[in-house]
Amino acid sequence: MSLEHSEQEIIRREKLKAFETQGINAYPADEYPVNAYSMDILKNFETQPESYQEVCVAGRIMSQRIMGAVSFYELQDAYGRIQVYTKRDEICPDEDKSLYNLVYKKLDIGDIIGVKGFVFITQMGEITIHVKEFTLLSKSLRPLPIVKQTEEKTYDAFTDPEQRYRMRYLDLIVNPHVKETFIQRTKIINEIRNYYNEQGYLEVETPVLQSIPGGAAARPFVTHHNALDIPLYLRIANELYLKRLIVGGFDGVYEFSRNFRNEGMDRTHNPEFTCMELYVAYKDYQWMMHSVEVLIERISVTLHTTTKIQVGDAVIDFKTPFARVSILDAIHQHTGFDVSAMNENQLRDVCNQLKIETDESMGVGKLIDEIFSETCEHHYIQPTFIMDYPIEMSPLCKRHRSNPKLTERFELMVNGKELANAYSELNDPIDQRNRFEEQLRLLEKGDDEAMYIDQDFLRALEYGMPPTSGVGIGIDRLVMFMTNSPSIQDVLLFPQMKPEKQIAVAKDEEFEKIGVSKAWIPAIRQLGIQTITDLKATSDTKLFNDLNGLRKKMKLEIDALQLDEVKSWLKNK
RNA sequence: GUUUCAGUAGCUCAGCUGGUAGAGCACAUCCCUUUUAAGGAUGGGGUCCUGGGUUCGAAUCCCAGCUGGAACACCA
Repeated sequence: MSLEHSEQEIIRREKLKAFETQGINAYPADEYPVNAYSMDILKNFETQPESYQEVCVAGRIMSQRIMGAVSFYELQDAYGRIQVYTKRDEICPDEDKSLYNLVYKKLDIGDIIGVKGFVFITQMGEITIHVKEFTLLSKSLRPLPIVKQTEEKTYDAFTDPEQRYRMRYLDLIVNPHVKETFIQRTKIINEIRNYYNEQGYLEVETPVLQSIPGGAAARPFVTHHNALDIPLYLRIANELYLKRLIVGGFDGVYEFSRNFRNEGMDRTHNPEFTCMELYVAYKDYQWMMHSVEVLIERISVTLHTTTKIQVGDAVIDFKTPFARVSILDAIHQHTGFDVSAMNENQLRDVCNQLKIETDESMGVGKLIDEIFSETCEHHYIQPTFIMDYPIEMSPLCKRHRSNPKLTERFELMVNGKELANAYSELNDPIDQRNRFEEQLRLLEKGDDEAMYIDQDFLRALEYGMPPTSGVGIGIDRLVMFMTNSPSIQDVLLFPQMKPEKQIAVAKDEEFEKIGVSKAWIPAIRQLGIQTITDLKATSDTKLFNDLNGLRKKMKLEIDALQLDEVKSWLKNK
């Protein structure tokens, strides 16, 4: 009897033992000479059957239909599923039918096998591998969630989000669309890489561990470097490092940056996420807008062969050019207020009229941002560049060429969400120092998102950075749009989850080892004490009282415990 | 963090006006030589998330906790 295994698991372990006694290694080391894949066979068999007379395919058994001396299994390999047909008397030509009866028929859903044979079409019209020989490649000890489907319907889909995310391997096995999403994710990243490489930009790697978490406004994760005895931060952005490289003379650099932000989690936020950042010398944000829209359109066409894609209830058209609207125009358009010339008090008044909550720490920039996100953001379903943000909101962005209160910045909004953020980068070191100092003042005012000052970055700017435009594209969100995934967890292979609680249970022998008599073990478990550690953490008198109390209550036929006995259990480590 | 919903067999779920835990798939044994969400027969399988409370009696009602989802908040 086993506490930790279900009936089905026990049966599978017994099968494993039975295979061993029959001389079958359930986990062989040998290379298996796969020479064909399910999708390839299904696609090409009818036009070139001669190529599939000796195939060797490996995969996981996903369904079994055993009909006496004949059986049909479905094998799933990396590209799909294919049916295999096995006839007892072919794999067991002699009197001894045990290879079929005691091995092949005993295989389970989830086992990984290899088959050699030829491809044919059944009476039902299904392309199938006729098995001449099979090899067990890996025995599965846990039952797989069984998902069955016809063309139009799926039965008993494995849907519990917690289990899907915690056990992504299972999700990938039984939910084929999940695999497709992650294939598309990689295609998107490859497409971006191709696009930039074609233009001669250099993919680089910059520090993830930073001593000053700069380049964005967010709370960082802190860690500690023992040898240097300093705190280090997981990067919240890589922007300042890429700009240093532009100072260093690269013309264009980009990085797919895994960023870490110690903030809330929800449908669109994960503590670690991927942002692609690109910096190109001698360009401005107008150029960058064009570059971004061309890229996004290209990704859509590569993935879907069209610029129009379904995202939730909306159809989004990524056909260039995308709409462009300044943030102040957007606010004017959606609220009727012209906030372009307003000071802090006037903006607060507008917020009150619009029933937007404000607090003391908010400056002009933040107030405008607040008005925009409350009243405008959700209107931009189709891709739209929102441009020319107020200067207070953008401490790393160059002042607007025609209005010193604004910056040359744009955000790309899609489906009411920000997808990209770009600047004509601030390269005036004196202005940059002032802006950082302004951030410092905000910090003192209580704005905990204000940026830290990176002195080395300022020094780099003082050596001179060419006019540069930079962009950050949220890769996870882009993938969400492109794959119509409603949650960021659907586009991250292993989204962050609270760790599972391990319910440790000590074996009876472990209790006996420290001197607990067998009769008392069930009573101890009854008290909710399942490990030696738990037991040792309980005071001797409490244990003594509880156990004797239990003895009385449950009328246990054991001699009453002596306190000394309890003490002896807890004595040594 | 707040609100709200959910947690029952390996999976999907029913049971929730308190009274002996159920179905389908999966699993086991048997029948079946081209089947297909195969079929037929029989059978096994449960810490009803955990801990308290109310009650003669709790999967069911109440409280607390754990985990997850959704919305909001925070945050790009």
